Amino acid sequence: MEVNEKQKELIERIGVFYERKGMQPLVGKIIGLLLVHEQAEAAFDEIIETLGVSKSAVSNALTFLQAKNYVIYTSKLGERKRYFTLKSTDWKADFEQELEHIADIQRFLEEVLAIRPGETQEFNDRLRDFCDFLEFFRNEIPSLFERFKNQRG
Amino acid sequence: MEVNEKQKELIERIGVFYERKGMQPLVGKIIGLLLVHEQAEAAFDEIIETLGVSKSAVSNALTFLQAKNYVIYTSKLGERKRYFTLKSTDWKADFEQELEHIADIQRFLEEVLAIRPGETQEFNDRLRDFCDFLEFFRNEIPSLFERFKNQRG
DNA sequence: AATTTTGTTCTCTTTTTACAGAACCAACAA
DNA sequence: TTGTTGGTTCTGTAAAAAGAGAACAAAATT
Repeated sequence: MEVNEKQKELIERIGVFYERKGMQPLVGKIIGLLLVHEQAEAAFDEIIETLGVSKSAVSNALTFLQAKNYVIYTSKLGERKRYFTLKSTDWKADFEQELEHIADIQRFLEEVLAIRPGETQEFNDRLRDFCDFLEFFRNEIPSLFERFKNQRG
Repeated sequence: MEVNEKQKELIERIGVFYERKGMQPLVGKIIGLLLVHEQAEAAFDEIIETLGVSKSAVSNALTFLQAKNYVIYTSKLGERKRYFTLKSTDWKADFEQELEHIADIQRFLEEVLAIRPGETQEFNDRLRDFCDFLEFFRNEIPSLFERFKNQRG
């Protein structure tokens, strides 16, 4: 696929976004490419050409993306090529899971609170308050999803 | 400060957590140390001793943490030492800002949608739905904070 | 059977990260 | 004024990340 300037820019930006989330650069760019791709799917060699990278790099990145359940491939009848596409079946589910990392923070902050001495009262109180908020927030998530569903019924 | 086993373990875990968010290892460990520290503040040399790292590394990490508004230092009268502490004034505000990165996703996904051709309808529809959800979610945040405040009166 | 297509895996190199250590500097103390 | 304390900045380096390129493999094609 020929990518125009706007598409290039988006791939770049999306790439940087995912890179900052800890993924390796090429992985982010592939996500970007699959998002802007006109067919919403790309063949192995197409990725290589469009992004100008090596086979090995693409192979490894795709293995990672598939392991993480971000990407799947489909094959067309009579063709041996694989067409890679974003497993978009439920981005909201991914998002919900992403929010779960809040639970991690809460968990270790609770442990911190449990072992803190009473001397630093103000600090402890603020920490307590924040923990409570995280708890509250976490509990609100399901109903948030619920409300979104209803609101558009 | 002498750190016991539990404290060590927590520092380690908190460190890993922040590392996965893209910060460098030492930065995460310092956050951990300041969280479990009995006075909730630590002097420069104390950080060095407790974590067993070099002055330069600590200096750089603290510069970063201060730039990011995670940490401030206070000095005690008559002392030249700086005591570094987590700027805990409002963790919720930090959290709220953290949620703002959702806006980033939404922004580039909207741009993606704008340039996508109409052929891949199902893909586009799902993307649209997800964008709408992000919009909804983002708008709900303020009222979420509001409800938390009220709920505890 | 030989060749081509579509990838995968292995090895090597380049680049970046994360930190150590020494030199440095400003403030204060002796 | 010289030394000490508290920290910063500069320079070097070990280790890890990211990817190139070649060798390899399995399936399909000729």
